[in-house]
Amino acid sequence: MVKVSLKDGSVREYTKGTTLLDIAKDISGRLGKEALVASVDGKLVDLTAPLDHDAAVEFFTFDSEEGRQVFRHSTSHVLAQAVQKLYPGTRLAIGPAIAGGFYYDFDSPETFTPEKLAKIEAEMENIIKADLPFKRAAMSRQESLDMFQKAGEEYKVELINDLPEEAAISCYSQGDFTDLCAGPHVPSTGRLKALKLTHLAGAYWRGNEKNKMLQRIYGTSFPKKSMLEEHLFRIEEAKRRDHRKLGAELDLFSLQEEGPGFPFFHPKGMVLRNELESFWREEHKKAGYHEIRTPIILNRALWEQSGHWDHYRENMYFTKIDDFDYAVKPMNCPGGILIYKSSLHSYRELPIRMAELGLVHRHEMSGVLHGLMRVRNFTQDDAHIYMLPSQVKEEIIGVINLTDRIYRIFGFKYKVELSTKPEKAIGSDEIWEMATASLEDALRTVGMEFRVNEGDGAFYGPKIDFHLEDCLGRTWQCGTIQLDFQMPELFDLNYVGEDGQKHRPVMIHRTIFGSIERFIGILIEHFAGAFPAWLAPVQAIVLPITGRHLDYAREVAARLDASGVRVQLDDRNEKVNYKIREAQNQKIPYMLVLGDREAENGTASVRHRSKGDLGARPVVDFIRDISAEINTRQC
RNA sequence: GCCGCUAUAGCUCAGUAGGUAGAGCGCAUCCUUGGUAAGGAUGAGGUCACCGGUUCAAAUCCGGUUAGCGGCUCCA
Repeated sequence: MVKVSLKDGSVREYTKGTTLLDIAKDISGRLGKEALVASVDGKLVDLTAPLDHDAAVEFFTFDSEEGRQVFRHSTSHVLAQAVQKLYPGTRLAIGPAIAGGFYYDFDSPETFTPEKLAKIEAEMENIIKADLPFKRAAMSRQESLDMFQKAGEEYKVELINDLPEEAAISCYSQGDFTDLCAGPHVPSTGRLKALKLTHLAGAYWRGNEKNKMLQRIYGTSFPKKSMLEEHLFRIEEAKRRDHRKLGAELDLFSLQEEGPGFPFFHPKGMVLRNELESFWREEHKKAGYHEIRTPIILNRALWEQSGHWDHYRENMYFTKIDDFDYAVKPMNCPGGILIYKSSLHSYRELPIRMAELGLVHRHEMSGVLHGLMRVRNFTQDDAHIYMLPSQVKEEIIGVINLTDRIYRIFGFKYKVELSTKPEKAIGSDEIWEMATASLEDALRTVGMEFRVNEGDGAFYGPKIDFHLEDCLGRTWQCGTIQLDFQMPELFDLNYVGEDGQKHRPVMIHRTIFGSIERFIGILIEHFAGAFPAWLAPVQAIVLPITGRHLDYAREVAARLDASGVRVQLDDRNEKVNYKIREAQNQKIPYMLVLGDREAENGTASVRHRSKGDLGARPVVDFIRDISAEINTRQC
């Protein structure tokens, strides 16, 4: 007999050699059905494995990360089997589970197309219906090499050769298909109820662009059809909210062939942008920042001094002026530093907080451009804080609080990460420790939860990153706070201390929106284009029912306009229904329907884009309420 | 940059045995004066992304360029 201790603390006894699957079934019929994989003393193993010693056992269903990973990984094997059956001669690379699904990379004479995906999917369904068991076979290095060499699976051979000497090598088979794999897998293909191949992409063997480009097929799978449908619905919803589509529909911005990656902001997009910027200015002024603006083009010597000429060159744009080399700025800091250096500073002045909405240009590879999310020029809501070492903690707390205040207005939840010293870093361990400790100390002081990202800091200093979570649960890295030890040295920054001597100030580099352009993209998707009134390009639209009501409509529109409300008048010769439909599609927060009754009483019938008809109200009341909504920046 | 796919009217898209272009929406004009998500009629609008080739003839076939889309890599 073997003793099995379970997660809940209970201990059960089984005959030696009982499989984990049988144990799961014994615990409960439901667990027997839902368990996908188990861990024995913390190590993940197949459910089909027999248990031959006393152990701590845990079962994982699709509800756990472990269960999902195994489930998707098994699905990727089924994908590989289907592809090799339909397209003989296809060689296999790798096929892991990823967040939300799985993929498999193939090297095939066949070019896969979306139509072929449907065929492959059908073949996968057959394999699942056949309910083939996944069988594990441990083998020696030589055995496995012989086998894959014979099968012409060069990628697998390469993988085996790269495995460490002591590695245990195993293969998994289902039906007549065998793949090199450490496992574990679900017991049989029948577990993989609902699947969908979602898209195709090229991918380099081992992610290295010097290697051969393979064809990657992405897919996802779930134990229930309904779960798959919900997942696909979320993807559809994300597509429906795509900022590129909404940006065009709402006439906010465009991208033109004449300037790939250089977005054009239309009048409505500019309203949104200006609102964001004035909110930003307001908050920064309150937080004691001074706004500056530095030039877009600066000479070569500056970029040599800052290190960009050596380290960031491939991302920069260059030009010549009167035979001298200049660069278009990819970052704002060197310019900002010149302002700091333009005068002598006393310790009494510190901290100095200088903020800049700085337009930077970075050369991105053509293939990565994506709407407003990845562009070649964007506006950083940058700021640099120069301070005494003793002020670091307090300043960081100030930035954290400011960031929190700004994100909160949009209703964003966010997560914080602290990134520590990377392998390649400059500066002594001592300075790093002190700096990292002050970031951590600041986070703890404000009671902020955070995750530590070991070794992910910038080479010049540790950093705190803010990851926004939008309404679809996607995260976006926006804000960042970085301690920078390099620039003050490179630029020989000083302040005069109490002792009358020169000292080196400490510098923080930080953003909150990150990139205004990208933040706008995130907002578009987060709100699905239905911006809160304070951000909406048009806040209210006046809809006269007939031509007879035009005069009254003009008067109402003028009153709103005079009160600072962004109002539009739809004076076209159309029916109200038609006008409402269009206003609704433009996601205008308030519609004011005006007819005989309203003209007579000095009222407006208010319709809200999501709350519907709110009934007739005196125009003054409406102006008062919408103004309050706008001024308090309600979401 | 690389791999794959795509490019027809402002937008969404039709247009296969190569024979000089079509719909709906939008726009303009007219009719209709209509109370909470599409009233009707008429009309304008395209050197079919660009360059080159094959052909008597190219939106359609071939090559190249550019841009977009999905990824790889990187990052705000």
